[in-house]
Amino acid sequence: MPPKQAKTPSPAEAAELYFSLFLEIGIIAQLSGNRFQRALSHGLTMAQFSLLTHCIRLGDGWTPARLAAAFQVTRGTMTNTLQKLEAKGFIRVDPDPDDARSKRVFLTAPGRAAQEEALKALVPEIVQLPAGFPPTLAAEILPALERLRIWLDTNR
Amino acid sequence: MPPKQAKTPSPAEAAELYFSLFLEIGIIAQLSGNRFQRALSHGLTMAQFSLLTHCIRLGDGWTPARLAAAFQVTRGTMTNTLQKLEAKGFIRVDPDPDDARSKRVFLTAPGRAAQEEALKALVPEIVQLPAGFPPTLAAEILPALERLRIWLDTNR
DNA sequence: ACTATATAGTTAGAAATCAAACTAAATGGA
DNA sequence: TCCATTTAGTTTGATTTCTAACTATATAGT
Repeated sequence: MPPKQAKTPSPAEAAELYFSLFLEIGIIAQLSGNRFQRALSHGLTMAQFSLLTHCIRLGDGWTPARLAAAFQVTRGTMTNTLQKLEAKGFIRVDPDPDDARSKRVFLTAPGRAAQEEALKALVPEIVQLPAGFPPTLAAEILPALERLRIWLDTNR
Repeated sequence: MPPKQAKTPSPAEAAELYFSLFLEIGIIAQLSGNRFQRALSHGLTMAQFSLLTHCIRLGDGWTPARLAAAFQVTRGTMTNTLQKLEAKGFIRVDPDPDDARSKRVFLTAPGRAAQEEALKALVPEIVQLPAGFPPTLAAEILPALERLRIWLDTNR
């Protein structure tokens, strides 16, 4: 790949650029969401699976409000997601001993198992990816996307 | 910026990488969608605005099926979007003279005007961006995102 | 201590989207 | 020509998400 010529675009060019960027990102989100959704087991949605994964990777005991902030959804949406997961028996929601307004979310053993199984079900989807989109490329653009996400998050 | 060390990651690392990538992309899509949605005028949704923009930039006369494919939504969703835009008087949907099953979508003058106004309403959102996320960075990652989108689209 | 404000979570109602079933028209093979 | 298959668009019902209003609890200023 030839080195990028980092010439500063005009404001109009920049606007075009940002629109294209968000359009691509929107479509990728849609396509990847659908794709993974179809592969997931236990009737898990991506939102539900992501929540379980979050709790496994970063530990559980989070409050619904912090989870909502982490995934950038409203608290109402998080209420719904948690109720679905609780109904499936994959999480337990306890009252917070230190704050009567608040709750704490914990994984159950079936919840951990379900996440593992769902993850396995996603492997066939993931292993196809490197053919069309090498992991090195993913690694290259990930920092920029993080930066964009953080900026959008903090300047809301 | 230091040059990237493009060491090939292990399969497990690659999976992590892809998950992070799609999670970031999902959150950015959510955040940017909400942000632009709020700014849009005429009660336009992002889907509706994107469709008008598509027709302005690439010309109109598209069939609903091709539009659905372009935006990666189901034909049912496109039916809904087109009905909303037609109700607002921003598009006209004519029968296709060559294929009685098909239709053709055309912008109206109010539709063009609405898109222009909506675009203007988005400018204040856009001009904030370069402070946190320079356009050169957007330009750098855009080709990779296009590549990913195209791959996801064709290998569905 | 009291009151105003902020925060946690839920709920109700609206909107967008999807999958699947359906109708109508075109296409292609026997 | 005729029938099977494909394609275009719509509709239906379910699901997810949002906004906004609401209750309950905590916090901070006077």
